[in-house]
Amino acid sequence: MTTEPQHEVSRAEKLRRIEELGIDPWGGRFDRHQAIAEVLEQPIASEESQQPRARIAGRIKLRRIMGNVHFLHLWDHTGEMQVMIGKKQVGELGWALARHLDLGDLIGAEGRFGKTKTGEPTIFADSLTMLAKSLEPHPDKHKGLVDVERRQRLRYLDLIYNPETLKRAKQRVLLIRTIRQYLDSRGFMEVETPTLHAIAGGAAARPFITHHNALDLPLYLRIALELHLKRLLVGGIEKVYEIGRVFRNEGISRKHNPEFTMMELYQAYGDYQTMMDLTEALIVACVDALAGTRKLTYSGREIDFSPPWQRASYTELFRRYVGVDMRDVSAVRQRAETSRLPLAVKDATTGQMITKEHDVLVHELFEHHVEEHLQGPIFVYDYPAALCPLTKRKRGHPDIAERFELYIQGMELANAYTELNDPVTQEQTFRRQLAGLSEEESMAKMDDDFIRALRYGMPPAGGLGIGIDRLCMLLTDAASIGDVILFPLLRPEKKD
RNA sequence: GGAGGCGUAGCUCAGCCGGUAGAGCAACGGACUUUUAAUCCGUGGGUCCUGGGUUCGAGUCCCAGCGCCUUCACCA
Repeated sequence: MTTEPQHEVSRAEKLRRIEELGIDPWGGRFDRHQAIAEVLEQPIASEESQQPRARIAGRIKLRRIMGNVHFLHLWDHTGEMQVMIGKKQVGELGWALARHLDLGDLIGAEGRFGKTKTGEPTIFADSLTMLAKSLEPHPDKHKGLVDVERRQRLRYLDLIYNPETLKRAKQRVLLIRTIRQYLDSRGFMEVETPTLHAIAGGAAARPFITHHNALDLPLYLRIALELHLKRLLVGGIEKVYEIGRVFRNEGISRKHNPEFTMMELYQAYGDYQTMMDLTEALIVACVDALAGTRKLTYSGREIDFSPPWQRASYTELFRRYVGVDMRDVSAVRQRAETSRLPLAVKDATTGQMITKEHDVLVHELFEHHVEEHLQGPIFVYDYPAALCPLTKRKRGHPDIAERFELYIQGMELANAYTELNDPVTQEQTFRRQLAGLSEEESMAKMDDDFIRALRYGMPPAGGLGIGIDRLCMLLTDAASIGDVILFPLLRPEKKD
C-alpha cells in the first residue's frame, strides 16, 4: 500500500470540506421533488415572471464550470436536465457547496424553470441540497461503462450510464405485468408454492441441494413449478398460475442462468391445443404491450409474431430434416452413427457403458438437425412419449405424447402438455428410467406424495410453461440472458 | 470440460520488428455569469491480471494459473 488513489483522496477531502460547511454530505429527507421527465413536459414561458418553480433530485452526470456559474446535468430514472448554479443566485453557502461537488454526487436543486439563451430547458437554482456524496469516481462521461464484467458486477453503474439497461429492466416489469393482467382477466388465480422441495421433480435438471437443520432434512431448490400447481388442480383451483424463480445446477451460458424465472399455468378441462391457442394469444399480448408492432428484430433477424403461427408435428419435422422415419429403429441408429452421435454412454454410478434407447437417440437427432431450422414462431407438437413422463399419451398412439414446444429463433420458449392425470400410468412412468440417462438427468423421479394427490382425482388439464427471461430476451433484442437479469450469477471477485 | 479471443491510468482505449509507458475524458492548480462531450494554460497519476521462463533487455515472445467474453459440449 503506497499512495491512495488520487480520486479517492480528492473526494474524501471534499467530503470533509462539505462537513466543515456544516452540511451533512449524506443528506436526508427531500420532499415534494418532481420527476425530471415531468418538469420537462411543462411548457416554458418566455416571461421570467411567468415561469414556474421546479424542484428535482438527481445525480450529477455532467458539469461545466464557467467561473461564477456552473452548469450541471442532473439525472434521475425518468430523464436528465440542465441546472444552472450562479454564484449570486445560490448564496454564499450554496456556492461553497457547489464548488465541492463532483460528478456522481446526488443533489437536490430548486429554482425557476426556464430556458437559457441557447434554448436549453434549465432550472436556475436558487437553492441546493446535498443528498449524497460519491466517494468513487464514475465512468467516462462519453463512453460510460463498457466492460461487460463490470457492467454486471456494478449493475447500479450500468443502470446509470447505459440507458438500455434501465429500459430493459422497465420492459421486463411491463412484460410480467402484461402476463398477469392477461391471465387475471381470464380467471386464472396466481399462487405461490414452495421453493424448497423434498424431491426436485417436474423437469430434467440437476438441483441445488440444501439442508433444513431443525428437521435434519435434505432439501432441494425447485427446478420446476409443475407438481405443486397440479396439486392445486386437484384442490379445485381450475385455472392457476405462478411466476417464480427456479434453480438448476447446470452450466452458465448466453441462454442459461442458474436461477431463472418461469411462468407455469394449468387449466382444468383443457388440453395442449387449448394451451397452444393461449400461448399464442398471451405472447402476442406481450409483443403488443412492449413493441407496438408485431415484427420485431432479434440479433439482426426479423421475427413476425402475427398470428396464426406455424404448427408442425415432431414426426413431420424429423422426417424433413433428419431424413428418416423416427419410428424406424435401424434407420435412426444408422443416422445417429453418420451424425457421429455416441450410441452409448457411461453410467455415472456403475461406470458401465449403456446403449442409448431409441427415443433418446431420436431426440438427440432432433436437437442436432432440426432445432436450427426452427426460426419460428413455430409450435412443434406430438413428442416421442418416452421423453415425457408427465404427459398424457395421444389416444390410440401410446408412443406419442400430447406435448408441444414453442421455438423462436432456435430457442425453446414454451413447453406444454395435456397433463397426465392417471395415477397408475404416472407411477409407471416415474419408475421407468430411460436407459442412458442418470436419475438426475431424468424427469422421472418417484414422488409418492404427488401420486397420492393424483389418486384423489386430478381433472384433465392443459399445462404450460414459459421461460420469462428468454421471452424477455426476444422482445428486447438482448443477446444474453445476463442482459435481462439485473444480477446474473458471477464468480465472486477475489480479494486483493 | 474442449477450442478461440481479451486483460495496459479512475473510465474508454492506442502501444508496429523485443529497446526509457501513451491519448481522450476524469483528478489537481489557474482564467471565465448562458455553457452544451464548454474552451484555454499548467500539474500529477502505472504491480502493463498473477507467477515462472527465454533474452544484455519483455506490456510485447514462450509456459502455467486466474478472470471475463465467444463458441462447441452439457442443458426443457
